[in-house]
Amino acid sequence: MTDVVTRFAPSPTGYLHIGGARTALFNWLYARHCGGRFLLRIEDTDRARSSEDAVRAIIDGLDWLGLNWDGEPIRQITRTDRHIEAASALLASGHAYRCYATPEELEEMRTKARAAGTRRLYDGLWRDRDPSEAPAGIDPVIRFRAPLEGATVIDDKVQGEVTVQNDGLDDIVLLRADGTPTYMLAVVVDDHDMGVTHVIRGDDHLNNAFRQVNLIAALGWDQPIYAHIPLIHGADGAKLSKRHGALGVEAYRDMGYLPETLRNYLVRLGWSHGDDETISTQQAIDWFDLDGIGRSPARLDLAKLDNLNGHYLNLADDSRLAALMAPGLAEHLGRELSATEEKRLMEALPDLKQRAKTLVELVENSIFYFTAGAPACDEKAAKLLTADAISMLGRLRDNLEGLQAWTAEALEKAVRQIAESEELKLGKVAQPLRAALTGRTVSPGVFDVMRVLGREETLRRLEISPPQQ
RNA sequence: GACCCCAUCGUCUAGCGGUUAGGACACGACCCUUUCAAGGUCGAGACACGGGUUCGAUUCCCGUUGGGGUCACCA
Repeated sequence: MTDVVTRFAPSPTGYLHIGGARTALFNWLYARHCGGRFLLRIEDTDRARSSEDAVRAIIDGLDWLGLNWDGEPIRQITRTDRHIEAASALLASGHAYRCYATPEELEEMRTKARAAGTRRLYDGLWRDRDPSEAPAGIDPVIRFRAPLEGATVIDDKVQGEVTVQNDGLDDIVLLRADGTPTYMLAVVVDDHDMGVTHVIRGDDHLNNAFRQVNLIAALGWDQPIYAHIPLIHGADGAKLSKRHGALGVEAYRDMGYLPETLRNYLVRLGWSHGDDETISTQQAIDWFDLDGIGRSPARLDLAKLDNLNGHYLNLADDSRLAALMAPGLAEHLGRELSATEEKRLMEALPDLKQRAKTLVELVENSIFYFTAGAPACDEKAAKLLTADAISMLGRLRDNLEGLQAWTAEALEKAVRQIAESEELKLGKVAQPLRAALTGRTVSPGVFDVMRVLGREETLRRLEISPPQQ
């Protein structure tokens, strides 16, 4: 398929949340899959609710996720004249009319309609009235003259054929009383002018699509292909809220997730390619299609996100991880890493990264490499350092001091010798050793820890004075 | 309330009339093992319910129930 144009059209009223990120991802993947274009449009026609901070947050979020758009982002607000022009054309062709109804009148219509069970909320008060009846001093809105009879059908790529009776479609407002365009008009005009061929968006817009389709027909334009994707739900199945993780993508970044993790996780949420689970971005581009999108809403599962992140952390390049860890390390240590420490980190990373689920965890697990001398023991580790253990470690230290080659193999041999001569199981030596070296009961293999720490630092950490009392 | 959408293990899902209903995460056990991970083996775990259609329904149709979305001069 050629000439595919998709778009992501967020309204800048907040950060780029996880649901929006997935919508953007699907649009991006489809465009890239088809060799088409992926456009970004900022829907800022509601000037009171829009903010530049939000625009920034959305763009940063997309950047971080690696979802690059083609061309410059379009600001909807800059296209107002064009929207008004379209509304005027509709007015001229008789597809739209001026409505002078007051808010009170509209409210009355609605309550009446709801009580009567009528589907149409606007009763057509000004639909066919003569303009001469227009009250003075009231600025009218421009309403679309929606079809009263028949049905509107959308052949949605995800939802299938969806039909709605036209008597349930209201005469939507195109231009507000102050002359500014509404979202309903703006999307239709902008999607057309931008040459959008595929509208992939949340299914909360499905109901809007029927109104838009009629508007498009009145304008004499071609309909885009629609794909309304189910919304993401929270772990309890309810609508996604902040509590559930409807956080900005930057929150996921701060929690230590990698962008490739999010891409993989999000594409698998509601889309599948057989039994494939770990899907690289390139594979996602190769495989993505609208047919693979499921029709039922999916719930967010952080445990699976953790698992995937562990996978991508393990795959990640060490120097990249080191750079990503730098701010966190600096925060923990209150200083930057020295050149030797950086080297040490690079040596430790292969051992470290296979046991972490997030970057945050990775940082926490690596701190002990950079403390001055032996790190403070946590409770469990302290228990291992009994008087017996400490004197044993002293003897081990003496042996280590004379060691020729400081390699993991040689170190293991030395430790095993001590265990043997003291008639201890290896664990009885290794665990106190780990406690002394790392301050914890959990760490990478002790021999690797010693290797990375180096002779000097290792011996320094083994100079333990027996506990007082 | 009206309209629209949805329904397979706890979760994400495969399935597109005939399968021992498959995989992944999480969970349990075991193996490996100096700890923790990783890895390996095994295990438990699902077609919401009721009618049809059909020789045969997880699969097609209808209804029920449950969940979700939308009903603005917001987007």
